[in-house]
Amino acid sequence: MSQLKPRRALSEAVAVHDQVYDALRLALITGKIAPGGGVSLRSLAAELGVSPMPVRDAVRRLLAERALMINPANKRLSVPSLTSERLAQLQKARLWIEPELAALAAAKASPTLIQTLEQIDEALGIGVQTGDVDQYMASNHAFHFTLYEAAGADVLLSIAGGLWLQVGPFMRVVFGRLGTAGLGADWHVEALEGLRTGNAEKARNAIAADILQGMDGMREAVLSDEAKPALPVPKRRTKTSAKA
Amino acid sequence: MSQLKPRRALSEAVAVHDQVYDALRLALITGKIAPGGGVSLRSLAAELGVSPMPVRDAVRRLLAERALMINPANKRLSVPSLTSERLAQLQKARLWIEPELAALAAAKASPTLIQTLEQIDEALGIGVQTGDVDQYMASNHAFHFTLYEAAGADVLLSIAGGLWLQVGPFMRVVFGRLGTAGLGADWHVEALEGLRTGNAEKARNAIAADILQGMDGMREAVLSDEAKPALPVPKRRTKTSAKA
DNA sequence: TTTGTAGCATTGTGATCACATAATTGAATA
DNA sequence: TATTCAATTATGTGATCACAATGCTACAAA
Repeated sequence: MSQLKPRRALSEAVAVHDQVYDALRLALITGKIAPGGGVSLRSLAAELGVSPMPVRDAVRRLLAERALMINPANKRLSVPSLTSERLAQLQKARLWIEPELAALAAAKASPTLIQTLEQIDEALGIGVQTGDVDQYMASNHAFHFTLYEAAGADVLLSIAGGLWLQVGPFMRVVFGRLGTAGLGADWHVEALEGLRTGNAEKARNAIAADILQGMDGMREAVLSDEAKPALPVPKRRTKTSAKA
Repeated sequence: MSQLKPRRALSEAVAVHDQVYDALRLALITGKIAPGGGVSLRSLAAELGVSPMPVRDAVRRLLAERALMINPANKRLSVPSLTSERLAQLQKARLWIEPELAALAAAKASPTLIQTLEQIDEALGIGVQTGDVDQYMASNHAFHFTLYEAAGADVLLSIAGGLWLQVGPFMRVVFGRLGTAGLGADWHVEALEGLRTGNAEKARNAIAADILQGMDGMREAVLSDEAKPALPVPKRRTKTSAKA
């Protein structure tokens, strides 16, 4: 009845640096860590309540994924800024790889997958109606990546994951201005229709339209940001900034 | 006349973990570290004559780039195996992003760039004629990436870099079988022609053909490898393996 | 008030150690 | 000869310290 030891959990133990990675990833895409701002290993470690070591591991990974960058002169860490140039490149990459993944997934979509996606999209709709940005973003991510995972193409999937990580901060800019209002047409239902009928091209086009729609919103937000660049500059901390 | 101090060199100091990264990257694409085989932080550190710490940093980066993988049960490091499935995904990704970069570069190609590429391609030809695989691979890499860098699209460029890192081990398989013989048509001159005439589409198609040609060779090599899978299994080291 | 400078805090990097766990070895047993 | 089991080795992870370099603060001189 009673297991001698929780032996099973040992192999399933989640490494701290992975938890830190997830936390930083979330902080980046939700804008908790501001684009253009600086971070440091020790400050992050203190904030997360861990030692600098696992933070260092997580940061290395984010560096490789271009979710963080390093000043070559300073050697100090910072969050990449949001420029329309970067956004254009990300859009171009997303517009190729994600519709491709959607088409691959549509070709092998199971009823279970479709049902799961329907549930996710329903939760997404609730998030939109209630104005819950976090729920919307989480559901949106879940919808896209449970779909993409079904493609069974891990090499492509990891590229898509890297792109979303870089796009994340842009998303926050949009919702900071618009909330969940004005999201436009719901291309997810169109994609689902493609899955149900085994129409890979329909799924591909729906996802492409979905991406394009989202990126358009981001572009507007970024452009209006670039117009008036000199409003932040608030940080002039007094010396004691840590506690509380 | 005499500079007071070599002050300039201080900021230019290359971090050890970057050197380790380059060394491992080279070892991976030249096949010095065999695909499917295992590695470890301490053994790599000993072999490179550094402490395990910078190796750890470099490995984190390679892990994120999928040039290395980690056994989730074991938590041990290994080099991803060469499967035709993986190769197909890499081909698909390369066939989109690299012609795109070539087209972008062609649109803004300078005479200096073209001249540099011509020199690189000349060195490449010498490598082919003399059967110098290393020179060929180095020149080939240089040709593609000096071209891609000219596109001025760093987000896309880093994706291409990651793809090459994953494709590298496949390349070695090809040359292990064929040498530099039977490389087929030289699409580089076709691409150069596109640059000279400002014909972006010509450059795009030439690079696409170049990639396709190379990947075809790899596919054949991998398929013949997968046919007879049970020949390695040599490692059964005696206990003293370190001391040269 | 402005400028220069010395002192201090913070940063990334690298080294070394401790720990839990997995693989390997080697001997004892059937 | 084949098998089982205990002991040793090897491995990834995390913590802590040292160090060189940079940024910041505050004080002093004009």
